[in-house]
Amino acid sequence: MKKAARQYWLMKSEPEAFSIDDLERNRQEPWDGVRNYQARNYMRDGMRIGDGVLFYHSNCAEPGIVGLAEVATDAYPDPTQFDPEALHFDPKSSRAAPRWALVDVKFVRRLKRIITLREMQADAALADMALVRRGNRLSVMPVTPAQWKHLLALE
DNA sequence: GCCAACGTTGGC
DNA sequence: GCCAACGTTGGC
Repeated sequence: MKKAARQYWLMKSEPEAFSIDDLERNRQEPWDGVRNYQARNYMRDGMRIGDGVLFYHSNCAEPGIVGLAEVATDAYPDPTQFDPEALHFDPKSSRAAPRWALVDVKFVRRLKRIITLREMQADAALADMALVRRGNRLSVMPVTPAQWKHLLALE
């Protein structure tokens, strides 16, 4: 059976909540708390083990891509949706019909420098990325092989 | 099915 | 901290 081509993604996290330092320390973590259907669909339906992930720091002093990670598991229900104590508890979800899915992500490496949102916005080769479109709030998005290559060449 | 109100995201 | 942009909710 032919192996599916590796795909690429960008995933946002607020470093105050979960940073590249946290992932480096813990090596692998469930990407929990996503409560947006489009982002969920990318994780649940699009991601495959081994896919490349750009780890992006949002809502901070210097927003940008700070490291590389990899999809480490298939999608499974986000346990925090069932926990009434959890920040992202969803009373409308149930174990019989879970609404939110996630994958585990594992640390690959830090970038040598932050590739900032500012420079990505100014880069014509990245104009099609959802990330740089105004008002974009999607926290999990696909990255084309060309964009991936271009971004890593900036490092 | 429309759409106003609301809560959240996230750059600045 | 501000606020524009967006997604979701719920009344009708």
